[in-house]
Parts: sequence; C-alpha cells; structure tokens
Amino acid sequence: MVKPISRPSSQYSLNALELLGQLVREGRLNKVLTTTDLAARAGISRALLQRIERGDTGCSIGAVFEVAAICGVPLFEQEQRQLASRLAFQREKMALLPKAARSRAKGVKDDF
Amino acid sequence: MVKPISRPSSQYSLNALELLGQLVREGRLNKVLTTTDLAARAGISRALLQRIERGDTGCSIGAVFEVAAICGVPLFEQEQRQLASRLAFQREKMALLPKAARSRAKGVKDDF
DNA sequence: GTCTTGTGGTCTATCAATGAGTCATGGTTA
DNA sequence: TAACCATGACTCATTGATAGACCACAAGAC
Repeated sequence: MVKPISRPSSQYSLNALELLGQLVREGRLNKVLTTTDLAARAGISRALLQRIERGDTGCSIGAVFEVAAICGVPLFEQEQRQLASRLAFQREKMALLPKAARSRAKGVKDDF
Repeated sequence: MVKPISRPSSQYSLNALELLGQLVREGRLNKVLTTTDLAARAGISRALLQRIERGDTGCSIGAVFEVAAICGVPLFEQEQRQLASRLAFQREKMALLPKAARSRAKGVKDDF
C-alpha cells in the first residue's frame, strides 16, 4: 500500500543512486560506524540513512551528500580544496555562457 | 515564518551541491533547453529545476540525478553501460564486507 | 529604440519526506 | 552454543518540499 513513487526515473539515475548508496555503506563499514552513529554524526535519522544506503530517490540531496562526505565518498573531487577551486573555475566558466536558451530549440538533439 | 532550514551541512557537500547545479545549468544551456522545457522533460516543476541549478540542499536526489542525467552531467560513469557494470561490481564487493559494524567503535578516527 | 521571452523571485496549498518509535531477524562476539 | 546488538522494515505524526501560479527584470530579436 506504499504508493510507489510516481516519479519516473531513468535507469541511469537509478543506477547512479544505488551505486552512491552502496558506496556510502562501504565507507561506513570501513570506518566501523553503526547506522545509528553515522546518522547522529550527519544529523539525520537512522531511517533516513537506511533509505540513502538503499538508493531511495526521495531523500534530500543535502542529506545524501552530507553522509557521503562523512563516509569519504568522493563527490566530484576527493579533497575539499580541489572541489572548491573547481567550483570557482566553473563559476567563471558559467559567466561566459549565454544567460538564456533562446527558444529556437524544440526537438534539439545536439546531445551528440 | 519560513523556518530556515536548520540542517547543518559541511562546506564540502555544499560545494559539491553547487557545482552539480552549475554543471546542470551548463549542460542545459549547451543543449539550448529552456528551464521550462527541461523541467517538463524531467517531469518536475520549473521552480524545482531552479533550486537544483542553485544547489539547494532540500531537493530530492531523484529529481536532481534525473535532471543531471538528461543534461549529460556524468554522475559516476559517463555511459549507462559502464555505470551498470560498476554497480554490479560494487554489489559483489559489498557481499564480502561484514554485514554489521560492531560497536567497538566510539571515537573511531580511522579516517586516516 | 520596442517587443518578445527566458529567467529569477515569491507566495500558497498540497502532499510526500522526515523523525521517532517499534518489532523481527540475523550477524557477531564471548 | 547463547546473548547481545546492529540492521532492516514498518507505522504514524509532523515537518518540509513540491507544484503552480504570480510578478519584475533582463536579454536577445526585430
């Protein structure tokens, strides 16, 4: 009776989500942390941590990333320093892009 | 009466979140998609897409990953094929880990 | 220049996610 | 082996996120 999710997700994002959950779990076990301990450290409930490790699509990304960070799962860059500089670089890069996508696009297929 | 957020987040996860949002935006502009179009394609509202691009911590990770996938932002592996096989490998790896973390850990600092 | 339109911002009602609690199972240690 | 405890799964109340509208502004087209 648990109304499923009702939000369509591609297989790609589902796989990525499950992988992230597994990596979190792996990191947690490597640090020999119980779900209770890790949840407390991340400031979330144990139930939420379980959903994260299961790859639930409904968890808030803030909670997931926080847990991942604590477990040592590399989000983009392993080090905070590198991540910060990459973010700064990306910010500058964004400034060079057009601010808006003009509507000439309908069935755009420039994916590749 | 907007009770702020009240969920602490590390700088690392905040940066990762903002970077992800920027990458989504970059991918969207590269594909010349409007926020309205992308939101519709991802099955979310435009307001949510805006929060995602802004790096809001409260968005559901399912929505964020879905949008990222559509925009071509590599989550772990660029290709779905590679991601799936990595997930399969990770699953096997998990089977070899201890199922539970015994509580001998209190102030575990094996981070390093 | 004007006009069109994509975007950011805000607000509110609705509904799903979260936290807290419980129970059953099974892994882990003594 | 037995006892303990970490885990998974579930329910329920409450909080928070989401959708959908609005407006104002700015960017690009003409």
